[in-house]
Amino acid sequence: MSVAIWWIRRDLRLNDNQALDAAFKAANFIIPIFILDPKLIKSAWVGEKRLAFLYSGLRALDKDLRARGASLLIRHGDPEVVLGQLIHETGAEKVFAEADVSPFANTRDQRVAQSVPLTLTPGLTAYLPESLLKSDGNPYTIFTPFSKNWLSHPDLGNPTTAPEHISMLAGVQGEDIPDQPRLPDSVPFVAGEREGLRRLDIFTGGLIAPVYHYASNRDRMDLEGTSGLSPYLRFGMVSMRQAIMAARDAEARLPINGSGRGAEIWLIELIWREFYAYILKLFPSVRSQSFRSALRQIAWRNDREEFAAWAEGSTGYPIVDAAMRQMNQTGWMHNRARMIVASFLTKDLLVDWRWGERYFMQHLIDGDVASNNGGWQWTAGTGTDAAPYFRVFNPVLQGMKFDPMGIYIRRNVPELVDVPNEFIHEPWKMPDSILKQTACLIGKKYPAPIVDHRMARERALHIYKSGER
DNA sequence: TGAAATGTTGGGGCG
DNA sequence: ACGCCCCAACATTTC
Repeated sequence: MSVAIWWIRRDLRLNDNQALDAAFKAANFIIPIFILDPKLIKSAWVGEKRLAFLYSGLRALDKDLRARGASLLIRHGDPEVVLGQLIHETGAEKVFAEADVSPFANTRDQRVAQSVPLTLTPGLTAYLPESLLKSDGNPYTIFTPFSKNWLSHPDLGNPTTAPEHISMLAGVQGEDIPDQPRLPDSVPFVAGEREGLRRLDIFTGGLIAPVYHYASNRDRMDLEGTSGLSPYLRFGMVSMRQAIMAARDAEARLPINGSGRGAEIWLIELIWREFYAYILKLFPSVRSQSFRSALRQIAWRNDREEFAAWAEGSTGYPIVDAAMRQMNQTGWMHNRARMIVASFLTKDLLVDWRWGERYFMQHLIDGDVASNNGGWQWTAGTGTDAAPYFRVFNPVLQGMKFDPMGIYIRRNVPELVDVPNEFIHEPWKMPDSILKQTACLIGKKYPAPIVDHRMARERALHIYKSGER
């Protein structure tokens, strides 16, 4: 009899799971365990919605395991202690887990590996970061050459399927999956591998899949033009390899005209995800400071009241407020909206990107250290391959371009439902005669802009320029 | 995956 | 018919 532990962290799936597959091959009996590490679940970076999504995902995984003759073991504590104890109890010979990229996870895993026979497998990204280097042996720091190498990389391998039956060692005592916090009804995501794969299939399957409109729709905040898969990729309910294969299959299905482009562009977005995981693994310092050392001296204003207005969605710029309220209510924000609010915080308000990074982590269900950090540093202009600092989003123009009818705004900012299209992106310009009809007094019911964008842009350019060295 | 400022061009109105 | 001006549309440069 041999026993192996499958240590689940952010790979809540049975299909295409290389850690599970390795454990399955290595032993007759498997113990699937999720460890509730107080350091993680009580971290200031973890919000209730993401935690609730995780717990809900654990329940789904337990159900899927039970359908295959096993169940999910839950224990509280320091992973090193918990795993040591479990090995002592069961005589398990090996522990298998999917390798992570965050500094927290890497430090933890190195520590655990000193006292526990831990084997880490690929899976969080399609390719292990260490396997993609420039010809001189150094890591890439620019996306385009990285993506070219990534695309030409061999051996993606085929996604594997879940073992039909998983033999679990009997008699091991665990705890209940916490039932608090629970996902509020305002959250439009159902946790679990089944739902993740269903969404992947709806987005990419068949000949009229939404992915074929991705090129034209992905930036439209008023449409559902994106995959909505980020929470599932975050917790490994869908594997990157499955997503990549689906993108390539979709591209191959319509090779001729323009609509095949959508799948190609979606694949590029997936590669951005790979890129930022790669950057975090190979440049862990980006977690605490700007990647570009020349931009570490910016004189951030860090005004607490303005930050609070940004956070609660009362800046007076409808597209910014709609986006922040969408995240506060649903735990998700459209990617175009993320860029707009990040630009507004770092450029218009001159608040340190780390403040925004932390707030996003506290509120996003898909909050992922690597992608979130990469996105914030990109917008702030401080990151790898970042937008140049003088690239400042105009919240009015962005709204006009990507929410032309103001549908996204009215959905999330109910005060503005009666504002006519002509003024929906700049309601402060409404003449008195229209103000009366809309029952929306600017400065009372809906705030006046907390900052003048034209002035703020000039100010940001000046401060970034003088902070550059 | 920006936007503003500045430059260029060409068609049409007009004396 | 001609030259001049205006300005929209587009292109390029700049931050």
